[in-house]
Formats: sequence, C-alpha cells, structure tokens
Amino acid sequence: MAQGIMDERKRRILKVITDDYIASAEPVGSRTIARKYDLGLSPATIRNEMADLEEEGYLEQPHTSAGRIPSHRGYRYYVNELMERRRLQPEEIERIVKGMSARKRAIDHLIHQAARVLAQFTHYPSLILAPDKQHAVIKHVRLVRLGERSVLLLFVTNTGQVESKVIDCYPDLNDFDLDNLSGLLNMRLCNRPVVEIKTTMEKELGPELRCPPELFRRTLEALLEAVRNDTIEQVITDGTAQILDQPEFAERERFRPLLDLFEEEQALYRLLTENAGPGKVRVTIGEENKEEAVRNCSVVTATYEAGPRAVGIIGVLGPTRMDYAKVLATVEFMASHLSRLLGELTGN
Amino acid sequence: MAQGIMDERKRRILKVITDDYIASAEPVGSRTIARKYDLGLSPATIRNEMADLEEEGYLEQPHTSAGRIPSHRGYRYYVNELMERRRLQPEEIERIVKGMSARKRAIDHLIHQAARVLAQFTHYPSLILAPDKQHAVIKHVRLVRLGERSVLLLFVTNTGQVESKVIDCYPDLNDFDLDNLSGLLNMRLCNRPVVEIKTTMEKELGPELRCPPELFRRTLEALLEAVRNDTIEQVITDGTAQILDQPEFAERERFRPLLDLFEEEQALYRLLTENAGPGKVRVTIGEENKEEAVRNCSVVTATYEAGPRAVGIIGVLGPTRMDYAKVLATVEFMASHLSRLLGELTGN
DNA sequence: CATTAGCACTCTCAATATGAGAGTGCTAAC
DNA sequence: GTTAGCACTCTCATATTGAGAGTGCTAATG
Repeated sequence: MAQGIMDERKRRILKVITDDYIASAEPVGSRTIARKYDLGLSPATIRNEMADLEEEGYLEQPHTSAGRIPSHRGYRYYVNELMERRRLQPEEIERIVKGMSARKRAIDHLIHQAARVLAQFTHYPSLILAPDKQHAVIKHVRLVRLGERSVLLLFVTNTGQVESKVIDCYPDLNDFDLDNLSGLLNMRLCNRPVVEIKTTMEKELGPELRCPPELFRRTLEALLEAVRNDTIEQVITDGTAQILDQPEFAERERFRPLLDLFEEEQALYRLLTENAGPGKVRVTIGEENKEEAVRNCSVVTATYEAGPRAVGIIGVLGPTRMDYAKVLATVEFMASHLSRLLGELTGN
Repeated sequence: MAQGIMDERKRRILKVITDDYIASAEPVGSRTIARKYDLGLSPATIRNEMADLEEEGYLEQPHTSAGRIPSHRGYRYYVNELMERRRLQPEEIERIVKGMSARKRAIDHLIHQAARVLAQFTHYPSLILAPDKQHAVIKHVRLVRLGERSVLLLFVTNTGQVESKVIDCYPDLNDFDLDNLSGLLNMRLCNRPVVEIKTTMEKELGPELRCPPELFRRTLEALLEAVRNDTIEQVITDGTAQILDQPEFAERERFRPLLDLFEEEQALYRLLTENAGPGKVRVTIGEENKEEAVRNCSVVTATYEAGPRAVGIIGVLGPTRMDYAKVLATVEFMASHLSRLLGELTGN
C-alpha cells in the first residue's frame, strides 16, 4: 500500500474501471478498457497502470487472470474524487414527487411511502428511521380507559406521531381520578418537548396531584417507556427483496445474512445511526461498516427534519458496486423533499 | 383418477410415505418403507400399492425411478384422515407463553410479538391480520391541532388500537370551533362501534353542529378513511427469511415470488381472508390456494378474538411438505392464547 | 525512456462424458 | 395374493476437456 502518486492518467483509468464495473458487475480487463473507452492507450500500458493501482490498494483481482475490480479504497477514492456528482433530472424528480402523492398524510404514512418510493426508484432496499421523538413537542396527552383493569396512555406530538402504551391498573380505580390525572397531564405537558417529560412531571405535577400515587407512578413509567427508543416500528424498510436482483448476492450464503439483518430492528438502527451525521448525504463503503453482515455493502444516508429539532434518517443499502451517483442524488433529494412535506404537516 | 377403494393397508402406506416425506424432503421409495417401517410387506408389494395410489391421484413421481411424493390430494387426505392430531406438550406451551411475556402491552405490540413467536416456534413465516376494526368500540375521539394548516384526527378503540389521520384545513380555522367539534365527536361516538360512525355522524351530529360544514365534512371523511381497510400495518409478518431454510425453495426462481409476495400487503390480506373462516383452525393445501405464488405452499390459519365481535386471523405459511401436526397444534394454541391476552386487555 | 507487440501461462466456466445409486415395472415363481 | 429377480431409467456427483479472457514479462519500437 504505497501512497499513490495519482497522476491524471491513473485517475482516468481508475474512474473508467469503476464506472464499468458498476455498470456490468464483471471484472474489467485491460483489453476491454482500451476498446470501449477512448483513452488513446494500448492494453499493455493500461495493464501496467492497473498493476500500479493494485499495488497501491485501489484495485484488486478476484483471481489471477480475471479483470480488476475496485477495492473498498478504490470506491472511496471514486466517491470522493472521481465520480461525477449529478442532480436528478426534472422528470426523475417528478416521478418521486408524484410517488409521494399530493395528499396530506400522517407522518407514518409519509415515511412508509418514502421508503417504498426510494426502494422502487433506486432498485435497492431502503431504510428509514422515524424522526427522533426526543425534541418533538407534545400536543395532546390522554388516558383512556379500555377495560376494567387497563388504561391506555396516548400522546401526540407536533410531528403527527401517536404513541400509546397500555397501563395495567388495579380494578377499583375510579373514573374521576383517571380523568383528573388525564386533564392535568395534558395541561402541563402540552407544548413541551418530549425530553422534558420527566422533570416536568416530577417537579411540577407531583406536588399538586390528588390521584393515587400508584397510578401516577405507573403513568410516568409508561410515558417514559413510550418515549424510549425501543418502541416498535422505528426503522421502516422496503424493497428488501430487491437485493436479490444484484448478481453479487446470487448465492444463498451471500444474501442470507442480509435478509436476516432486515428482520433485526436493532441492527438496522445501528446501521443508520452509526453512519449518519447531520448535514449532507453520507456514504459508508464496505469494510467501513461495523455490522458484519454488511461488509460487502455500501450504505448511503441523509438526515431529514420533522420539526425544529426532530430529525430522522433515510438510507439506501446496496452492494459496494452501487450506482453511487444516482443513489446519492436520490437520497439527497428525498431527504429534502421529506423534510418539506413534514414541514407543511407541522405548519412550519 | 379412479375413485380409490382405500383399504387399511393403502391408508397405512400413504400415511407412512407422507410422514417420511415431510420429515426428509426426499421422494420415498418402496425399499425405504419396507426397511424403515415395520409393515410386514416386501418392497414389491408396496410398489404395487404405490402404483395404485398414484393412479388414484394420491401420490406422484417427480420422474421415473425416483420415489413417490404425496400429491396435493394426498396431503389433503393425510390432513383430514390420516394424520395424528396432537396437542402441544406442556413444555412447548410454556415456551410460547413465556415468549409472549407476562407484561401487559398494547395490542400492536402483542400482535408483533405473536408473529415473532409463531415464526420462531414453527420455523415457517407467520402472518397476522390485525383485528377487524369494524365492530370495535370507540373509546376516545379527538382532534389535535398540529400546525397552522393541519389537524390530527385520532381515535382509540376498546382493543387498544389507535388510528390517526391528518386533516388538511384552511388557515383561519379557530381553536374554538375545533375544540367544539372535538368534544362533540367524543361525546357522540364514544362507546359506539366503529361501524356506526357514518350514520351517527350524519343523523345525530350533523343537525346540532355549529362548526363550519367544511371542517365537518373533512373530519367525517378522515374518520371513514381511517376506518377503512387499507390502513397501513394491517398484516404483520415475521420470519419471512425462514422460508429459505426449506429445501424446496433453494433456487432463486422458487423463493423469489414468495419474497415479493411478502412485500405486498394486499396479497397477504387476501391470502389470510380467503382461507380463514370462523371456528377452528383451517388448512389450505397447495393448488387450493388462489394466489399464484403460493401454489406449492400450504397455509394454516385460525381466527382470534379481540373483543365481542372483533376478530383477526393468524396464519403460518410453509411448503406443502409442512409439518402439519405441529403447525396445526401451534396455530390453534396461539390463536386461543392471543384471544385470552386481548381479552384481559379489554377487560372482558 | 515510456509505450507497445507478442507470447506463454493461469484461471474460470460451460459442455460433455462417466459411473454409481436408487427406484421402478414387469414377469415368473411361490 | 405375494414376492424374488432382473432389466431399465433417471439423477446426481465427479472428472475431463477446450475455449475464452486476462495477466505478467520480455523484447522491440519510436
């Protein structure tokens, strides 16, 4: 891994190889390049350059006498320096916008829809992390009696998310106490961010409360639990089967770990959060991933906003040999479009 | 397909073949049977009987000189007449009950959990249709303002399900009108079944209403839409990747249609509702299925109850060569266990 | 001195042949 | 009616082969 002196010619060759491999999924040889791309070089020269690029760690060979394919390092260099960034074409944008439909919808619907559109458009599986609830603002809290021994706690945030939790309660709880607490909760918690629930409840609400402390304790517990990150449906996926269309996942041993991964929400959560950061779109390539199952995949993520401080993450998972230019442009656009739609929803 | 005169010996042979094939996934030959099962018959005799069974349509041969495998008709006969029905063992029951955890939870959690347990226990993908909301009883209705131009309509049913829908409204809607309508809705709709929403709103509520008719119209629309069957998350699946462990789905062309099916909620819905009926557990075998993609699969379903008239369906999808005895017992038990848990939840 | 033509060599992949194994159907004997 | 025996069929795993693609090296070339 000598540090490469990347002259222009080497860069061109690396770019051409990567482009070609992304399109064809076949190792690409010197002959092919010389014929297909007009570099004004003979195969032999290209071979020499390719040998250099391999030594410097940008290319690798599946076996002697196959063509070369980009290494992870090669992809990284390609993404950072070589690739032609592009914007989506107007007609592509239209397709996406239409797919998201004009109809105003609850945030959950929007997210599901976004996942679907993203997967269909890129032909790779999509992942979406629902907006972080910690800074969403509570708009409504309510305790609803379901049966003799159970009460449903529900609250709504300004992002249109509804969370609920069942509270198991003793049988002689009377409706008066319940309504009392319910009203009080609503009054105190409304228009406050989720993250302040605990302090608000303990400091302001505790003292002036008349209801049985047991009920209060359980309600607080339920609230906190509902807010915690382990609620269901946090990561939405779509198009998972599309990964099977990629030739690199033709054999069972290849795709099986991935499909298993898609059923494990915790792992998906890590995948999205580890890579993402605020700001623009990010790419994590192959071995850069911490998750074992996804070592020969790349993840492209971007954050979207659902209110002042509430952010979520959208992402696309594909083979390292992914059409980065297209996916980057799409993820970027989708993130901003989703932010816009959610902004309209919450009226900001 | 002459109508078979099924004497006892033929029945025994058919049963043994089916049992063996279910366990081994290999076509079973006369020799194997004679050796492995103590029928007191020579291979040649068994061959003759097998030839008869084939002619009568209970068995088929993948190709000359392979063993026989049960036809769909054979499986049907096996399930109806031959199979030894069994109950789950106490330790199996314990595993399931534990998997469902003692903690009281919202219905959505319960359903997800049930799907997971069912899939892990049977080693086949599981499907669950959330309870039919049409006869659930409304426990709470509320309009919550989210932003300047959007209002969230939400309602809770006695089964602990929370439905919500965003209503797009004109900017000058005042909070007074909103609260007014919200309170009125709650008063009138509470403790009524979902199915009566429309008539109630039109007949009782329309006249005495003071709020702008436009808002009223949109709210009604949103309510009806929220209640309709096309809400998201209706069919929950789990363990879809497990189908890949079955040897019959080793090749891509075999499993691909199935994985696609799992991403199409409409199709899953049809799959569950077409086969299920009230009462006990049901089996649909291979070609009996209407859905093209599951023609070499069997579906075992059972209904569960989530309140007086609210029913849902749980099911397991596997290859026709499925361990019917185990799956039937499991699905049956899970349905009743889920009914019990939901009963506790709603206090009935 | 960088570039290129030529060539021997390597590795994969698809096509083909081969033989063992399992199972059948039929006939004739019990 | 049951079964032993046998010829026949079909699959599957394994080995063989040759074409094709690509490389690395060397020597010739401008």
